[in-house]
Order: sequence, then C-alpha cells, then structure tokens
Amino acid sequence: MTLRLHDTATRSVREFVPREAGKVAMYLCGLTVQSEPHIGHLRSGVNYDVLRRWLERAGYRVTFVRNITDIDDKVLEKSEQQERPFWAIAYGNEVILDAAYRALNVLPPTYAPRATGHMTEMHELIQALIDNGHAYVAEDGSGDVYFDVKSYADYGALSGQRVDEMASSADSPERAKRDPRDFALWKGYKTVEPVEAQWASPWGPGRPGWHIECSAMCLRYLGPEFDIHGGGLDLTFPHHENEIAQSRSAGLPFARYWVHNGLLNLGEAKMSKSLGNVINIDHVTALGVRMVELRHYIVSAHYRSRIDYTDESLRESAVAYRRIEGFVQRAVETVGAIPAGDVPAEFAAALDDDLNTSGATAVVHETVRAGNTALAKGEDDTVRASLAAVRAMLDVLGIDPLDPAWSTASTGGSPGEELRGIIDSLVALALEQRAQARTRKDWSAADAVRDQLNAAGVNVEDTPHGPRWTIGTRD
RNA sequence: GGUGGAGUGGCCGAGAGGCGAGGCAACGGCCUGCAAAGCCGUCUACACGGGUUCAAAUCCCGUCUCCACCUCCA
Repeated sequence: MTLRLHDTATRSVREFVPREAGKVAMYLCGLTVQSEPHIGHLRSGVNYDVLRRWLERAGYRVTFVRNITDIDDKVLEKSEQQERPFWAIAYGNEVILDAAYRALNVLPPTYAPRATGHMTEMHELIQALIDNGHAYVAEDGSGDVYFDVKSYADYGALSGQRVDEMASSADSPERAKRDPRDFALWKGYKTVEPVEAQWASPWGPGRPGWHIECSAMCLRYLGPEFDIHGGGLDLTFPHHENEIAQSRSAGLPFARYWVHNGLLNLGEAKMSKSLGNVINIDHVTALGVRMVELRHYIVSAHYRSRIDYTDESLRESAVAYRRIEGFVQRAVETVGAIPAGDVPAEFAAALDDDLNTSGATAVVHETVRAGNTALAKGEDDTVRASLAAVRAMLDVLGIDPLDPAWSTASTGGSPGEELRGIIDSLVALALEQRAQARTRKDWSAADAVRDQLNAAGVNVEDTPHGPRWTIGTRD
C-alpha cells in the first residue's frame, strides 16, 4: 500500500505520487518570528515532522524546507515597542523556536531559509509578474507593487472563495490598489518605519509583501514544481491562495499537494498570538508534563482534526505515554535495547491512510499489551519482537523513549549519567535493607524503606526478577 | 452574507454501510506479604428528527449547536 494524502486543492484524499521517483520535495510555512511559539505552532512542526519521517522510512530522499518569516508588520511593530532592531527581535524568537523544535524532537529541516535573505529572488519574481501583466507598480508614487488578482482566473480555487463574493477588506484599502483584493508584492518604504527595514529594489526602497517570500524560496530550493506544500489551516486563505496566484502567473507549476494541519484551540477559540490565549512550553513544563509527552499528545490526534486543548487532556495523554514507556523500559531490562525493526502492517496501513497517527497509536498499544504479556510469561523472543516493533513505530512518531534526543538536559527528565550512578548505589543500599527485612517477614520495616524512597521520588516495584525502581512522581 | 469543517461512551480520541479502534477514569478478578506494574473482564457510544437499505455512527433530506477562513494568523 502506498501513502494517500489529503489535498486541500481537490478536497480529497489521493494517492501520493512524487514528481520524481524516490524523491520528495516539501515546503512548510514556518513561523513569523514576532514572538515565541505556542503549542499550536509546535503542533504544526510535529505533524510535518511525522510526515517527513514516514516518507523517509518509505525510502524517499526528502528535501524539506521550512521557512522563517523575519520581516513583516508585526515584527516591525515589536521592534518599535521594544526599541530594538527588527532583526534582533526576529532572530531572538527564531532561537527560541529552534530550541522548542529540538526539545520536541522535530528533526531539523534540510534548510530553513529566511525571507530577508532572498531579496534578489523576490525581485526577479516580482519583475516577471510585472513584465507579463500580472502585477503593477502603484501610480501614487508609494513604491508599492501589487498583484492583480483579476488577472489570474483561478484565484480562489484553493480556498473555495469566489472573488466577487469575498467580503471587502476591513482595513482601509490602499488608494493605490486597482482592486481592494489585490495584495502587495512589494511595500514601498514609509518614513515612519524603522530605517533598517528597507531594501533597494527596481521600484525604490521598501520591503517584501508577506506572500512573495514563500514563492521565491520554493523556487530557489525546490524548483518550479515540487511535491508537498504544508501549513496551518488558517494559511489556506489568503497566504497559500496568493502563493499559487503568484507562482502560477509567473509560469511555475508550483506545489502538487496542499496539506493543511488542523488548529489547536484553547477554550472556544483557536490559540493565537493576536487573541492572547496562548499555551507555551513553559506552561506545559509547569504542569509536570515532559516534552516527549507533549509530542505524544499532539501525535495521538489526527493532524487534520482540531485539538481542543485542556490541561487535563494533556495530563491524561501523558499517562498513556508512560504505559508505553514503561513497557520499553521493562523490556530493555529483560532483553536489552533491541534496535527498531519493521513496523507492523496495520501501523503502516494507518499512516498510509492520510497519516492516521491516532489509528497508528492504537497499534502501538496493542503491541505493548502483547509485549507485556510476553514479559509476564518470560517469553523473551516475543518480548524482543514486540520491543523492536514498538521502537520502530515510536521512531516514526518521534517518541521513542530510548531516542537520545530525549536525554539531553534541556528536555528535562532523567538526571545526568553521573548523578544516576550515585543514586543507583544509594537506592541499591536501601533496597538491600528492604530485602533483608522482607526475608525475615518484617513487613513494616520493608514498607518503611519503600515509603521513604517514594517520598524522595523513587518508586519501587517488585518483579519476578527482583525489585526495580524508577524516578517518578511522589505519591 | 460566502467558503470549508466538526458534534462518537464518564473523559480523550480513531473509524465512515455489516465483523465492539485505542487510551484514560471507574468497577470486578488474577498476580503480590501488602503495594505498584502487568494481564483478564465489565461499562456495547456515535447531536436531533425523518428517509434509503436485509443492515446506518457511516448514505440521503431537514434541524440544532460549535469551529475555522473571507487580506495579522501554524
């Protein structure tokens, strides 16, 4: 079976056929780095990371480009408020974003280009649009360049909008526009804006419009036509609609599949920087939820469905993950760290079906149960097979507890190796005393040791092979 | 007003004409000195009203509620 993906352009799930056999070129609209990311942004990053991992596992060589929008109205606004250059704001947030992606085990893209690094490419594209009659320089001397929406017959096809029925824009339509629906490709410099936020262009100094950067960077790094273009559902219109209009009008075939992830709501509305209803990584950490558990939460819902975030559902999801993690740990203690093997056919079928990570998670749990049963019966071969399968599945989802990505200090969780060794000897000492108490059936003494360890955050469990302990919650 | 989508058990969350997804919680059992973990079992749900069909959570018609987008948005 091969991968089937939902394509917004056709509003249907269709078989994924790459442009070039064995290779996939995909572009994801990253963030406007006006502030630090919230978990809705990170959901998007995780969703496409799973897609990328699945494609790579299927043997494709994936070129994955995820851009950074480092210049736009909001960034300039922040720049003025904070009295710092726009580029300092943008870069500062980019650093935080990168750290968040790393903490969530999102693999680095093949390349992460910034809008401001592609002025030449944008100028070329804009000039081509002016030359072929799809764009015009404003006649008011503002230096603005607009895309002529009516010159592109298919405008609105992606989002299902009909140009004539679109609500007229609320913000005052620039006088220079021929039509209020036309959008800016280039914004002439205005003296009220920060002086550093301008670049020379054939139409005078200024800065790029929001949409042209993506068309330019897609062309630069992925070519005239590429396979997958992704982004949040809220980018469908106008951003992606405009990208298509620009690129196609410039004679580029552009993206073959349009993938959009569902949004993450908080309360009754989508999480949004503008609305201020935002949950970030710090909030999650404060709940006592680790990054691997946050990723499990994201991945356990289908990428196109809406997630109504609550602290409670995140905590529940974390408990579910600990069950999986518990199996992996106990299995490793019994049979060693068996490397990832093949993924079960059911799991593959689920992911091939428009990346049904939720259905795939069910297969993980079923395999974990089989593994636990084998563990209890001492059937080591089955344990090995289960562990290899579970690790393979978790690797695709990016939540293998044995992945070194989770053991770095920044992600929280287990203490460093040295500390672990010290704790190990101390706990071993305590457990030895408990074992002696148990031998003479002095249950209250034995339980006192266990209770004291628990109070210190060390949970003790007895198994057929002796006691095992983990650092966890204090009951 | 236009466009797209959603409503599933106590909770989260897949599925999309017939064989109970899965998880969490709860309860009962097995195991255990007691726990914990694990395993087995119980809880048989699809917003509402009609219709089609041998069979509907799934298809059709209508109704209600909610969300997103309609030039800041992941």
